[in-house]
Amino acid sequence: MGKSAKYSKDRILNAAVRVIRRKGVANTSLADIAKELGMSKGTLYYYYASKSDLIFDLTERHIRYITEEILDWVAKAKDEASPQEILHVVLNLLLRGNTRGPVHLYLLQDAIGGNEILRRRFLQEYGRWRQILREGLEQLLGERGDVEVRAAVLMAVIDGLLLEKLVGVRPLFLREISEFLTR
Amino acid sequence: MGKSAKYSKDRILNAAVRVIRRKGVANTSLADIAKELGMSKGTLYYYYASKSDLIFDLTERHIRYITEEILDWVAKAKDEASPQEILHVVLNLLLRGNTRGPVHLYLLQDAIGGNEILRRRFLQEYGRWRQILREGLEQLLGERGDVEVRAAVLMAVIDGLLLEKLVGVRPLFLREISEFLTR
Amino acid sequence: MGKSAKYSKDRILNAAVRVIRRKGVANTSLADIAKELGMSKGTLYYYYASKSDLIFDLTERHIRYITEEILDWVAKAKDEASPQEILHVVLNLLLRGNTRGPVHLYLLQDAIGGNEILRRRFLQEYGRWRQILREGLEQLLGERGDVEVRAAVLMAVIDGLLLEKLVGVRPLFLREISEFLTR
Amino acid sequence: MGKSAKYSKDRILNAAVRVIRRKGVANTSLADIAKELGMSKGTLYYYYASKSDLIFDLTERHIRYITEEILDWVAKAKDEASPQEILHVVLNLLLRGNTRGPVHLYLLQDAIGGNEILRRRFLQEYGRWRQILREGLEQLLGERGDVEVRAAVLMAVIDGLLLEKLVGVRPLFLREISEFLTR
DNA sequence: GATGAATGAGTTTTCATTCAT
DNA sequence: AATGAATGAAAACTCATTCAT
Repeated sequence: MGKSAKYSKDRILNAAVRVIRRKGVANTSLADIAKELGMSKGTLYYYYASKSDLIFDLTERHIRYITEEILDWVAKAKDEASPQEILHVVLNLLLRGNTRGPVHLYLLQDAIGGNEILRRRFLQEYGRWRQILREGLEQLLGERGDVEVRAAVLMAVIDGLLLEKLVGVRPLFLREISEFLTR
Repeated sequence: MGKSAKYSKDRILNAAVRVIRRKGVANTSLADIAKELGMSKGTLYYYYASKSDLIFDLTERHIRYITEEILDWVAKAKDEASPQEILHVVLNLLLRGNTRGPVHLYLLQDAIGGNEILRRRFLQEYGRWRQILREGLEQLLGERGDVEVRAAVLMAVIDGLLLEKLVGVRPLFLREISEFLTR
Repeated sequence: MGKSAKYSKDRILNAAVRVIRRKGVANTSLADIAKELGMSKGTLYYYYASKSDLIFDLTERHIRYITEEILDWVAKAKDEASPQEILHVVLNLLLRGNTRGPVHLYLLQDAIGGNEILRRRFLQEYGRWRQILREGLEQLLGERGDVEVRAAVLMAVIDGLLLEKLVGVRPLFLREISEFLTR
Repeated sequence: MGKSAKYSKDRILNAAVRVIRRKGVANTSLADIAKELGMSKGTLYYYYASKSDLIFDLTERHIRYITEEILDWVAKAKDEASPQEILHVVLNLLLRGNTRGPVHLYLLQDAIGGNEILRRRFLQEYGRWRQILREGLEQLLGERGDVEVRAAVLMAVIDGLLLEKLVGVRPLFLREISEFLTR
């Protein structure tokens, strides 16, 4: 049957994620990714016409994951435990996990540092995320006037903690932070 | 007497900041900085033995500024208006101002993406900043049990909003966020 | 029975001509031709062992066409109208028509720019063409001492106008040029 | 004092001409030129930001030469010998000389095969050349009605002979062609 | 016959760094 | 102090060609 293109592209993106997690987008060359795959650079170009294309595809996949994760959380928000508990689980997931977080930031870096297409894509998505978070918080905390503000704070806190985590700052007080944000 | 080395280095760092603000650290070459200065690359190397050295020096200066800014704020926290008002002024300063914020993030990016020396430097500094913020909040809000958590949240929020601002997300609710964090 | 190899090769050459007319030989890749055909590169290689082979075959076919065209003209030269009129028709055909001319030049370019086999082929053919043109002019103008020179001039003018046309120079005075060459 | 940039650029262009004469523009890589110079590729880029830039500069210089050559001829046309003789000298110069002719054609090839900027440049210049040739012929042959046509024919003949010469066709009858065109 | 996948050698380009003057 | 010139290593990218199925 032969490996489908989709399968190969997935393999490539997975390898890319592995390398990028180590070195960041800017310092990752296609040669790096090819080596990680045990594949020639030429083959990479068979699947992706350019590095930007690869990064863009990676971003799309990443955004899809993140959105799903948030939606999952919102779904859970309906029927589970206490608000604090739920938020704590989420933060834990985002910040302790090894895969998503770093990649999220590295892609963001690329977007900020000149990749205009990526930037627009993230900008659009950030709008959606804020909206979803707002709805989640509403279910969690009931309709309060400050739900919108809390959503903005929550989003900023997540991004900030992610950033600080990559710097190496130990994200202390995850539980307490959850409590603070939901009280 | 000639211009002192310190003066020249300052000129270089200022030019570097200007370029980096536009393009980010990763996309800024020494040639860019030299051109911004109207100086030759050779001369740059007379003052800085390598690009890393330059970036490191820039970071040191930047860290000094940031620390001063936070200390200033803490100083003000003693005798001025309401806590919310004070925090609002700070956030405004950090997020609306054009200079510090972006550079802060770009340096952070570099630190995260492989520049180990820088990363350690930031890690160390983030510890100090958190401590200072904690003290500032204490003066502002009185001794409460959750001051340490609030400091962590405040720091994360600042970093997060900075990041989102660079993506282009409009930092809504700055006033409301200040209120939320100080109530 | 399946499509005969000859048919397939013809389809390929036609597609090649279409692409080459747009981009020139040097800038035409096998991938371009394959895409124009809606065929895979692999299949191209089933019919042609190499790009040179394809180009060579294309050249042979092209030379055959050109020779036929010239012979046609010579045949007409016997029984038709005035010499000027006849020449004018020919020039018009060669220069206004879209297909042959550009391809002729592009193949010539390739021959000149390193494709030794092609160069020799063209060299040989140019000799024949000059001979045929000489005979045609003889029939048209009667036996004069300068028929050989006129043939050389005619050939050069055609090549020159073709070249200039591709540059975009509008081939003014086609009628007047015909008159000048036949008077 | 150091070698001036102008001197180095001239050295580079001369080397480029040497290589291009052998292989044509399309088949000449910057590595080829660098090797011909005994210089690193990096240095080439110190003087020319891209291959196109180099080729463009080469074209400008080439156009300047050609224009001067034509002007020279026109100047001579005033006071010298017979028209045939003068034209013969010119054709000889253009076609026997080793440098200009081939380069002219190769640059033209590049212009035709996709380099739009070059094409426009040549288009503009061909207009000027035709005009100058027209004036030269006027001085040579007196004011006749067909001077404009002769200029067009002369230009096409030169381009055509050049092309055919590169193919290897021996440019026979240069003297006779001169006579034919001036009678 | 036909194809998708893979490759490797070569091309253009970038850039931190060195160095003679 | 200052500079222009030079370099080499590595990056992104292209493309003719091969081959298993």
